[in-house]
Amino acid sequence: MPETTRPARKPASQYHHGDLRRALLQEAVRTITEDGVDALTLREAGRRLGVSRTALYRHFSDKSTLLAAVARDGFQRFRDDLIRAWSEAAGTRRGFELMGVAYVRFAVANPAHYRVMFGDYRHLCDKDPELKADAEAAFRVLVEALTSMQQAKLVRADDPVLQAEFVWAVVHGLAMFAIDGQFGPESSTSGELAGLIRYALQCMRTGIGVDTAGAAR
Amino acid sequence: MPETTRPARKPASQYHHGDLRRALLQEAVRTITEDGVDALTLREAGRRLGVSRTALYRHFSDKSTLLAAVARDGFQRFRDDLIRAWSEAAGTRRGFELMGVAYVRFAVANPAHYRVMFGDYRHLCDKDPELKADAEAAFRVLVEALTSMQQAKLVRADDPVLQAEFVWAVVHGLAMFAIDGQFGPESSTSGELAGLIRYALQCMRTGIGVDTAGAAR
DNA sequence: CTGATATGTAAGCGGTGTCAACATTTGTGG
DNA sequence: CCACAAATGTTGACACCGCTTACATATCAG
Repeated sequence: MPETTRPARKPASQYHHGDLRRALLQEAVRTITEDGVDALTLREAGRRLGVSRTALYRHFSDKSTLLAAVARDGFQRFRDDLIRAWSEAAGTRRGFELMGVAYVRFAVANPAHYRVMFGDYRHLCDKDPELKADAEAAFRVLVEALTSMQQAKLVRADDPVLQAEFVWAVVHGLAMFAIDGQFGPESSTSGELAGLIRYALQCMRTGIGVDTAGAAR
Repeated sequence: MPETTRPARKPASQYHHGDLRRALLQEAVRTITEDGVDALTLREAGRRLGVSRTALYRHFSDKSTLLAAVARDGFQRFRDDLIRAWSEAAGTRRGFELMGVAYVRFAVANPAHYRVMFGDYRHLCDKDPELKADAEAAFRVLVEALTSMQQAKLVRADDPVLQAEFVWAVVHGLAMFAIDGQFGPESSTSGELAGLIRYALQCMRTGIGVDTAGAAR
């Protein structure tokens, strides 16, 4: 049954790999996830795929172009995760908070991948213009969630993009804390992290000022 | 007259550089600031300082150790900037907002340096344990400012560390936006950035929820 | 069937981080 | 004052890397 009408059976003359581009991207993601971005080497990647060290230049013009593809892959998965969490309870405050948690969870589960995505975004965008589109698609999930929250009168009716940028800043900062437990005595324990997330989500809603009435909660 | 009694005139037998460690760190900061972290090369650094390519191993055990030193340098300047801004109007909301602006301004003025500081913090900490102390010292400026704001009843009396982590997340996220104008139509124009900062500072104070009364200002 | 094109290979260039062995200078105890 | 150890700088070499150029092979269209 592997023999369809298509003449392309892989194992035979493996001069042509079949779908090297996909395999290469996948291998890069794997390496980065397991050993960090510094461990990613074009030669080694080719080696692991049993292909010559320059084969990859037929699919990616450059090492950073490959990294840009990795970033695109990341933004796509990222977007999926956000959508999944939001649609668990779309339009509600709970759905919104689930999305925030999903955001941080993605960063914690794929720290190196997350760093590639946000590490030198600008430079990578030059290498693959479609990266910008993927990144904005992920961001748009947040904007649309906020728009729907505004309609439900759950958040202020400000410019949704501006509002989304603020929210993004908060969860991105949380993600950074989570990734490398920066500052704070011991914010690495997942319990403390959950507490920080809860507190931050509350602050996001009610602010930290005292003159805004309502002691929150 | 270049011949003093002291046998150590620099231009002469420049076998010993005098203060190579400092010069090396300075050169590294310069290169990173001007051409980014990828442009930093041990060999080239030595070349520019007129010293041989392995001399630096007498002062830094490793390239990442040098980078850790760069990060420490960054956190020290960073802390100075924050303190300067805060003390412009210490204890007031204006001082607090000045500090927020100073935070973003630092990141914009030294994007590559900022990225080294927060890029792979955890890994760099392993290379130089004192880095952690420098980073926490910078963070403490924020904590103390918030404590003083709490005493002045300008912000809620929550756990200052938790509160500081939230605030840090916001400004760090803004800094990221500023550095690589991520998402958003055209948030690169400094006018838009200033608007975003203003909006985010307001949100930080009053939140984005509608049930917190006071439509804020 | 036959070219044209896509894909993979081989060899090599210049560059890099790091180590080991050697050279020079500086500082210190006798 | 001097020998000698420690600190500092140099030279050479190794393995590895990204990338280019020239060449080989497979796939596909006419």
